[in-house]
Amino acid sequence: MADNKTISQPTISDVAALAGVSISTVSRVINSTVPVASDTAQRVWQAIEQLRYVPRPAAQILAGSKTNTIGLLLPSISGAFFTEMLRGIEAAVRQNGFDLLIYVNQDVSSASKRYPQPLGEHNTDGIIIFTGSLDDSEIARLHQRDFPQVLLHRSPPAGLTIPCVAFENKAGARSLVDHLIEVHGYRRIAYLTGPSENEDSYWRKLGYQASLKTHNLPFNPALVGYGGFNHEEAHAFIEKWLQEGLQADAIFAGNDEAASGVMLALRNAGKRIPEDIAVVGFDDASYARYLTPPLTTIQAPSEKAGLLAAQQLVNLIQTGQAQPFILLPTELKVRQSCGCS
Amino acid sequence: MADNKTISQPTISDVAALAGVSISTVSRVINSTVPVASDTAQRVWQAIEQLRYVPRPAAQILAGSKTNTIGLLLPSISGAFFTEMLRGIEAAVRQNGFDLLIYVNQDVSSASKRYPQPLGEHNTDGIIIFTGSLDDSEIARLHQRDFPQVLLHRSPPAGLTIPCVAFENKAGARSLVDHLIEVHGYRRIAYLTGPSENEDSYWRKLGYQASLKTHNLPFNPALVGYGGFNHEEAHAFIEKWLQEGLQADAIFAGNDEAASGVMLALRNAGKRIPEDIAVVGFDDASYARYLTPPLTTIQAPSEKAGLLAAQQLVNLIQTGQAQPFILLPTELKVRQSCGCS
DNA sequence: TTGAAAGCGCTAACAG
DNA sequence: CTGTTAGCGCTTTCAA
Repeated sequence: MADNKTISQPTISDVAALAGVSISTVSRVINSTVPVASDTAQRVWQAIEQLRYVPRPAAQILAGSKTNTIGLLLPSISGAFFTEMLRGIEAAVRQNGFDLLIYVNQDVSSASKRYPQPLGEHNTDGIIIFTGSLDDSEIARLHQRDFPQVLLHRSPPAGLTIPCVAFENKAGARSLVDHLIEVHGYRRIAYLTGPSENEDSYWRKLGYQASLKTHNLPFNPALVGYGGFNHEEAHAFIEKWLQEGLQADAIFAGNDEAASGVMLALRNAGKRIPEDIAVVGFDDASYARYLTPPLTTIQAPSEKAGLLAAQQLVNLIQTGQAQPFILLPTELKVRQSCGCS
Repeated sequence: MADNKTISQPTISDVAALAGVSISTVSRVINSTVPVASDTAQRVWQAIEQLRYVPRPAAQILAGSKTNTIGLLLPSISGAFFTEMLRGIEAAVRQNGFDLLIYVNQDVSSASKRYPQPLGEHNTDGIIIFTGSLDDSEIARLHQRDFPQVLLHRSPPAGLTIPCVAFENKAGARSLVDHLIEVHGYRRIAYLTGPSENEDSYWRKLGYQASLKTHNLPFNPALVGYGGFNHEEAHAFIEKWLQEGLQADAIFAGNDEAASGVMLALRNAGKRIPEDIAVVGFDDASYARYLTPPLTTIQAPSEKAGLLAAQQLVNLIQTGQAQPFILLPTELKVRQSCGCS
């Protein structure tokens, strides 16, 4: 009779039957929502373990209305910082008892028109939106519906207050360029931007300009190039720049990946680093210290950024409150590619 | 009356009402399980879009019994290959219409006793198990219950047939060491292992030994050290080895991360690479070509491994069939750290 | 402190 | 081709 039950997983009724209580009681001891007599609870736990009973999330969600899941929206799975960031997010999400659902929005511009949205009220309690993975209109729509969201490495659409976490890009870039100018006396310092929609790149450039200004150095647009925040594009750009006769004392590559491409292009062209030209990056990727010469860069706490973003989202979900803005401090890592020894 | 409905998301009933059909009809046009008159379908789609209706996964899962979710079990979020691998997995999972749930099993040995298991029949249709994230007994238990699983970079517990995908570690390592011996004439070649439970390390060592044997070179246990498959441990080990007076023509570091640590330790000790001693790695991490000298290594297709593992799992879930074993070819990447120019 | 019962939103027979 | 209806497994009033 109950034979076909054998195949499927035990349900709350099986536990209730075995423990000799009602299913509501089982539910209560599992969720500890309401006090239950300790000996009753005992029996229930025993039944649960004996049956190896595991509540079905789907049923809990349907009956409850919370999904206990946090969504992470990404433009792609790539970058030297990615592993660290995800580690931070996963840890915080898990620690708070949530599950993590990841979605890669291949084509952002068309994505906002897409329907249905892959991550939303139907399958998550809130989402972390990494820069470049969702456009302003969708973010605004979610905000309007009061759907919990936290922005990672981007600021909210104009006029909206949405919690976001980012690095102190400007201050970091500034201290880096300060070092180049003050310690090494470089005057012609080039900057390589990342993708135009990348806010990190924007703020780093501002820091670069601020440092120049502080030291009464002119801002020369001809010294601003495109490195794309990756090896290949940075490499290609520097090759071209060199052919065009670039004259510079130092190159601030925008990030470490670009820096490695820059260094290779420079070396291929017979330039010595840092004697002929210095190179610095941003991020402090794991391999930065293994480049030759070891890369002077700005250490950016990616894991912590991920951790805090997730934590903020949990706060937002559970209390409706979160810090509107978290700016994580960065630190100058002086190695040898700047000219230090 | 229906005002409080306004707050919550539309349900299938709302769509049915607006389109003037029953909920089953709506379900049918959504899932296209049964033919529906095209004009009826038309009206339903219109209602769906007008309401911006999105089916609740929880309800679908509960009623249907498939979760449409694939689980990924990891020992940690780290490693140079991780980003690529995840990219492959995510792509395949998504392409097949599944969601991806990630769980990091912090402490494997105690994890199998943990209860409930974080990923299982209750929340996924099948799981990808990365080496080191679940022990044999749990794998055997899942297998016994016919729960779909695919192993990544590890083989099944003895006697069980469970689909797995891995690199041709042995052949790759062998061709690498062949190159060292045949092209460069090295005779004293050291090998650095990874964690003892890491199968990649095991097979690479076998390839190393096979090459030695083929060339009538003795296998010298004193030339086998521990590099842990990471920068730090490899660096520390080489420092110690050097102090102990290690004599070697070349070091096969086990993987690229370890290789970077080895190179740094060697350089700090005043050794020239490859003149005094050659260094080779395995994986072809993104930064391998940016090391100095550029690292000769074995290219391992991590993204493809992830992709195929996910694909196999989907096959297993949908058809009950999958290839029992997939070994991905690797390729020798000759750069300069081996002595080539 | 406990049980009974009404849904949560959807799928899948079963009738028509 | 379409509507009715019975659950899926759980949470949560409402009574007792």
